[in-house]
Amino acid sequence: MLEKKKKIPSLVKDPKLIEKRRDQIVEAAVELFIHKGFHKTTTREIAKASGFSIGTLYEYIESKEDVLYLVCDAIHAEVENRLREALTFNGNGLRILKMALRSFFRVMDQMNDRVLLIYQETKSLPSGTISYVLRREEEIRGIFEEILRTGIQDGSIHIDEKHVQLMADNILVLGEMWVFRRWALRKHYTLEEYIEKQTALLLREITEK
Amino acid sequence: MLEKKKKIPSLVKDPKLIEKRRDQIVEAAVELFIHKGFHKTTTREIAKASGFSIGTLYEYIESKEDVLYLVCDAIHAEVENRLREALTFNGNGLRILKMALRSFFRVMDQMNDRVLLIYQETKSLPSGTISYVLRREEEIRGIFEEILRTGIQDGSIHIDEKHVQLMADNILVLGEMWVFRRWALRKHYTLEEYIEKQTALLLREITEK
Amino acid sequence: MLEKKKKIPSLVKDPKLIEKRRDQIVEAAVELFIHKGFHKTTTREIAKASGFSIGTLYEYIESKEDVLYLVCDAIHAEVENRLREALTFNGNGLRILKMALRSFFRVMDQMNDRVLLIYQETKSLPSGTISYVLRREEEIRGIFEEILRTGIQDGSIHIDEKHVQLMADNILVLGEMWVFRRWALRKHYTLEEYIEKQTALLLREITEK
Amino acid sequence: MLEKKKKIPSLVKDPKLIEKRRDQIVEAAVELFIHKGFHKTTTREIAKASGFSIGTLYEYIESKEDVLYLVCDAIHAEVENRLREALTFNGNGLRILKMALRSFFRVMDQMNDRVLLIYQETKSLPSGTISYVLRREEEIRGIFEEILRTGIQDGSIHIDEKHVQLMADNILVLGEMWVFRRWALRKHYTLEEYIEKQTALLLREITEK
DNA sequence: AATGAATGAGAGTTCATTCAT
DNA sequence: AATGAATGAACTCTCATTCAT
Repeated sequence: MLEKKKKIPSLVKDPKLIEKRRDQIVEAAVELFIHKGFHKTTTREIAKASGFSIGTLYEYIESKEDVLYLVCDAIHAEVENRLREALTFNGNGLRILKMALRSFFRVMDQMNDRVLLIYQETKSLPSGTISYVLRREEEIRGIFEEILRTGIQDGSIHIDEKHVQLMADNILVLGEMWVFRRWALRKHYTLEEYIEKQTALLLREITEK
Repeated sequence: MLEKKKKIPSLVKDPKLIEKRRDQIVEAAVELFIHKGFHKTTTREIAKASGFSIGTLYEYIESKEDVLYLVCDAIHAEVENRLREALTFNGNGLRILKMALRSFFRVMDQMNDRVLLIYQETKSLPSGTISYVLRREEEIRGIFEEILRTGIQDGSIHIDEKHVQLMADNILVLGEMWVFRRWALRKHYTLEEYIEKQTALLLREITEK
Repeated sequence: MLEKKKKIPSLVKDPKLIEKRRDQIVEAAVELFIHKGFHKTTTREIAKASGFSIGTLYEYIESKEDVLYLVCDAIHAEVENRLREALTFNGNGLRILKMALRSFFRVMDQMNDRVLLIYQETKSLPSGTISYVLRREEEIRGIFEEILRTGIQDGSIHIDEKHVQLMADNILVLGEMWVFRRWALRKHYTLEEYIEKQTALLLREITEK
Repeated sequence: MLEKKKKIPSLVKDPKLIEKRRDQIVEAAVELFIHKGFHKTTTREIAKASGFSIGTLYEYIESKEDVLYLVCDAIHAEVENRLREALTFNGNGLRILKMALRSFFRVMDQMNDRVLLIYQETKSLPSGTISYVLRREEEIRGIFEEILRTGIQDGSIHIDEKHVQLMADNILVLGEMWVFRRWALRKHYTLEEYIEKQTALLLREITEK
């Protein structure tokens, strides 16, 4: 089994400091990448927005691409964290799923720009790190698969085991849809209406007799 | 009402030649952009792959970004054309919709890389052309809205008029899902299985009593 | 003794046509060079403004620099022609000189931009043609030298022969001064005031007891 | 009141270093511009002649045109400095004027190529800096105006106040004449002869009864 | 650990000139 | 004699990365 994270070498020894500085880098780079894109953002800009010099930036990363990896990893982590925070495991699987869906769509809404960023710049990730980023996403899908299986076991959800993954994928995609197509969707729906409608669509699939 | 296309100025006068050369450019650039991404592809590579010199390339475009616009426009046009070709208007709305869904998913499958390209490089489009590209997509959604309305009128589809757009959006997104998440989906489904499953999901929504 | 003009080879045989086309070229190029400068004007622009294609342009010249030579030569010729046209050889040398000065300053005023052009782009002339252009200027100085000598002989002008050339040079320079420094001079003098003042200055030198 | 100089932004922070490097740039560029002209000199040549890389060059300027501005500004400054150094304020206005004229003509002679350069490349100056360069020239004219007024007040120079500016302009032009027409003038005069002759011409104007 | 001046390969773009038609 | 599409050398400028301090 592969590592969860790719280790990026640093010239600095103190791990605490590395983490602190990399947090600064990510925070600065996210904003820059969102507004200008990865390629149009310069390392100088990243350093400046991070609050230190270009030389210092390169004490904590090896290349500009490393910054993109740190950024993508951090965004995925945040999505996952926010989602997990919102989960309650009170009630049966169906009930949990409803809450999880609501939470997930809301997180997608709040993190719109960040999620979009990941999809647009994936190709620029340092070779070898793409798999790390994809694994993050499977992690999130795993959350929903788990919930679905909980529901199957407690009898609140009716779905064939072999369709669990597609179901979970559908959930992720409907969440991403709100991210990708918001310019079109927001003309006709508020977030809450969207949540309600898509939840109904998904539940019809899994609660039928 | 806005124009359908943006006119890109050319130093060459013969419109036939312009079209021919731009076709060459698009064909070459699509492959390059898919494999290397827009930013990592150089204008020299585009020229060489197109079969002429860098000077000639710039007789037909004004900037590298213009190539991206031509590429995105051509891909959308191809999606739309392939979809329209596959449409038969025999039978009622529901029947047409089924066939359209099958065709659409197949086109998405065949044009996987190209569709992915559009989503990843949209941000790099020359300012002002993004709206032209988005309009292309609405065109495709319009096809499905039309089919849905046909079905509503002939009684084969039951859906509230105000949800027609969301329905159409869902269709597009499920198509794009096959593009974006194929690496995960193909582990468990063939294209045909995916089509069947997702069609069933969508139809449950619109054919219910 | 050298030729008066440099022969520029042409692919076209008919001398009449060559002259006609080169007149078109010069007329177009003068305006372009004045407004944009020689280097910032493209051969395409020259061809277009001349009323024919870039290919045709190169039937009548061998290089862009040739156009500059044609332009400079034409401007000098025009200065000389206008000056000669205005000359009357009635009266004594002093009288003729006064009229010649007046005419010269007026020509400089009217041809301001063109004269400025020559001075600014001389360095870009094709190597070997600079001498042709300078000779043109000596021609004009020769006119004044001749007038001065006429005056010396008829006794209306008192000046040592060895200062005739400096005197003629001074005249040319005071004319060019109106060209080069008009932005400053025009704040305080009209052309006529300038002519009067500078003529007085020059005459004091040559009419003194 | 406008600033005396245009501030050119630099990526380097240390002002001392900026000044040092820009001095290197100017020194190198002056020679190149004199021999090849501004347009035929490449930025790489400037960098190389300055003793550093093209990247370093662009740490101290924003564009090639900036180099031209720095060059023109430096030349004007040098003219002014050399002239001021040579001025002694012993004696009456007339005496001072004579010395100033001698100094000015000598400076023009020594800086021949440089002064020529300014006149030939003015058109290529970055838009907005021309006024800065012109102001430099007025500064020099101001020196002569001041001397003339000193002479008027102490009674050694007789000239109407309203002709002070034209007089000063004439002085500048006679200086520039030695620059522009030296190829012709040097056939007949040494610098010292020229100074003597032109001084006599000017003084006749202002010392007459 | 932090700085920032220096580097130079490489990018997009221009344009004088050619030559087949 | 006229056309204009094609060429490619050469230009200005950028920016990720290094390294002496």
